[in-house]
Amino acid sequence: MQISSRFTIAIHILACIDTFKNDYKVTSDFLAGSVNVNPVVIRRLLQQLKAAGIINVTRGSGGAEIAKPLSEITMLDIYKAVDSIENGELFHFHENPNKECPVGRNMHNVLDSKLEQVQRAMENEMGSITIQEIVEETKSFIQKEL
Amino acid sequence: MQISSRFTIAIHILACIDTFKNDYKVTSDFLAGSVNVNPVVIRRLLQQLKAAGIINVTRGSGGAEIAKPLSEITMLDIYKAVDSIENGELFHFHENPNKECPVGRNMHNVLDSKLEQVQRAMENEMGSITIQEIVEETKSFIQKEL
DNA sequence: CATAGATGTAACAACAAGAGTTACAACAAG
DNA sequence: CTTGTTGTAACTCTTGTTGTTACATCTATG
Repeated sequence: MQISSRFTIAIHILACIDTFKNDYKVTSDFLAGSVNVNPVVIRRLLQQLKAAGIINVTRGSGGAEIAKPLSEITMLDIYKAVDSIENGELFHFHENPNKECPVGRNMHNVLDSKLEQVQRAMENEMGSITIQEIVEETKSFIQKEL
Repeated sequence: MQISSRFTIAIHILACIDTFKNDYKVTSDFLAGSVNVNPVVIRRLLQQLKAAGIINVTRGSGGAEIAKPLSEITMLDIYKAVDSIENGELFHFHENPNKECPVGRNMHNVLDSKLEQVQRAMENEMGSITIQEIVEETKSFIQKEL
């Protein structure tokens, strides 16, 4: 199955917060408008991003802001913040291979390290892409429209 | 969400077919015994692996065999064969960002290439791991047990 | 200090994919 | 023709995602 859209929505959210920070109060309703989903979906994500120390959300008066330099936030940080996959394991292992079978009882031993290696390759790549890049590219695309 | 267990089961299946090819007729029931799932789950996977040219399955009399050298089968081949993710896209993009919003209407432009880059990193890593390695390592683990 | 406009969160419904199971037709080989 | 398989349809069960309503809580401000 695919990685939850929470991940791409979260990136979208951050791009919006930064882009509109000077011109609008960036509320969950505002963000919901840009992403085109229910505000509650946004609020849930804001909570996860906040818990990860990526943003601050002001209760009561409203609005979200980014908590640290964009260059210090990577796609990996967001990916982890929003629980894109269950308990950090990208691959779903079939639970109970037969312990009576020599192959069955050794599958985990053999595969765990390989799967981890693959997952790490993906996460490393994510770690190399910052939100700053994404925001800058977004701005350049917006420029081109004019 | 996680990548379907079809993937790890398929690897398990190949390891079994190779390991037991001289001593047993490797039927879907036999495999189901080692993996510990319903034989139909196995047969469905065998069909997908067969369609990808990785194995041959003999109808009627029964049994599966691997169709090409183990060193020419990578984790990536299996991953693709069993449709581990929907239509080849690892990331689920939220469908309808607001076209009225400059950020919303450019999100795809910006993210598509980044997400592809991440996915490719993962797939490249998968492509570098062969079933031969996996089978050899399995055998070495079985040796160690004695 | 009451209120307007937010957030925080619970609860639940709708939906989709994964995975398990039963059942049975098609087939191959003795 | 019988036996043991494969191939596949049809269904259920379960789980995670996503959408939605509802409401308590909070904060700035008039």
